Amino acid sequence: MEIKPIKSRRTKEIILDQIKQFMLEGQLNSGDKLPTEMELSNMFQVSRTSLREALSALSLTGILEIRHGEGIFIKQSPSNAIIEPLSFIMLMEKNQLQNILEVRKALEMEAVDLASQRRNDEDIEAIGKIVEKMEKDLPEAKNSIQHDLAFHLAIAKASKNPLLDRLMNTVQDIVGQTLHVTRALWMSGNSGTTQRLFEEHKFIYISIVNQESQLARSLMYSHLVKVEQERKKYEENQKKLYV
Amino acid sequence: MEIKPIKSRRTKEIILDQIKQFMLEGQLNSGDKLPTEMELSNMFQVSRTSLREALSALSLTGILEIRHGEGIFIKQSPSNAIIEPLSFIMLMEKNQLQNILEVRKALEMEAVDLASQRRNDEDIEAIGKIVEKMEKDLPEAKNSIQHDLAFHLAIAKASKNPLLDRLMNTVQDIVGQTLHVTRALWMSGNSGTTQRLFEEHKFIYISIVNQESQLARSLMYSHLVKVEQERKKYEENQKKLYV
DNA sequence: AATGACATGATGGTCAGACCACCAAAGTCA
DNA sequence: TGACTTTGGTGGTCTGACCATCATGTCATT
Repeated sequence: MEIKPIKSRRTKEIILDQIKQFMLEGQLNSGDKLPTEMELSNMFQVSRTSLREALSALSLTGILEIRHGEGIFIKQSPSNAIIEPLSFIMLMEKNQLQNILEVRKALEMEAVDLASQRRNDEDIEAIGKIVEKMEKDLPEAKNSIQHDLAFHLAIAKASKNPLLDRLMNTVQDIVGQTLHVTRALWMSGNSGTTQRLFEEHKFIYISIVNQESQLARSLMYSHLVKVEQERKKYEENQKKLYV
Repeated sequence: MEIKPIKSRRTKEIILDQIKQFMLEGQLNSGDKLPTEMELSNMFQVSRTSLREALSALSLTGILEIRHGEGIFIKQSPSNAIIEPLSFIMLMEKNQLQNILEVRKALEMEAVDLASQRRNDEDIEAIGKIVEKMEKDLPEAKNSIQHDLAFHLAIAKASKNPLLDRLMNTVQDIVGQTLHVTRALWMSGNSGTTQRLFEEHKFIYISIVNQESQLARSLMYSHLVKVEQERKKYEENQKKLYV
């Protein structure tokens, strides 16, 4: 006599799998519209409530985008998919900033390496413009954060690796959320540092243009290590001030 | 007259934020039990339906664990939270193998660097044992895949960066799923390659023991590049055979 | 007293139906 | 023609009911 595995899995999970399957088999592409909630609940033979819980989860994780009054769509760029969970991890586990920065370093180095090899004229122009803006805004030390962010994301894009690009975007978002105020104060209040940062960026840019990937890699390495040290120094000062 | 920002945000998002806040302010730790759905819906002044959608999403992403008949708990290790979304991204976008391998390279290099700096006796012993097994099984070229996997994951663990560890596990899982058969055939059918791979692993191990992080980094780099080239060569041969 | 079967209460899981809110597109009017 | 209104489709929220599962207490049997 065969012992059947007692049915256990939650309806929700089954729905999730079905939707996944549906997305995979149906050859659905990014941006495509899914059937309405009513239709889906009929297809899967579950109530709209249960279905919505599954959709809700997929929406939170960034797989789907649900637009009120319009419909359900497959998100074009599911890059944000891991942001929410990741940021939650951050909240739950303190002192993770260091860990995230290390991951960022790993990704940045690979990205700048690839970018040096694969950059096209468009990339060079984009990164070059950012560097120009950095130089222009240098005296007033304004927009430095935006420029810095744009610089690194442009490199990520030039790597021509969408997955790497997305991961970097995610990590940058999280780091940005965490460090927003801190970095603003630190960078704007320290023109010497800003000057040095600009030069480092410029050298990285040049090495990308010259396709010197190994040089770019090591420049990025020392850049990030320095940034990291500055941050630590700043934080220690803050602690002395407020604790 | 002041123009009030018309209430817009979805109830679900508000609930998410409130729960976050609740978790932060309440100093809730992993494994703690949350109030019941009824209580929560009263606290947030929303219906149980809406609340459940939020909880449901948090459950899928791995932040919470909901146990039927028991209650709602904060998951011990929310690091798994990013696996599900990540694997979804992989599924959605085909031909990502090259991209995944590049990301893996990025993570591996940082991991081996950190591992060299932070490894303790326990790590050394663990990695050493794996290398021994590799050497022992070398003649028959058996278990090479398992050993290889174990080697890299042990390094990830020795990096003492849980996030990095988690990401590498995820990436390895995905790569493993994709390459499983291919790699088995390729590695077992080529003892010369297996021999060389073992030596590379051994050198990496030694540099970790000696805490030569920069050396470890570059050894890992050339190791992965070679593996990558072998893979490409193998795949091209396969194509010739079957296409 | 120890053990196992059972009843109970708490809690999450599912459902149906109603109504609200939002959006886009068709229709309407100046 | 162009701006406004209406309308249909769709997701968002709510209520109340009932089902499923688990932990615990209760009690008969041994």
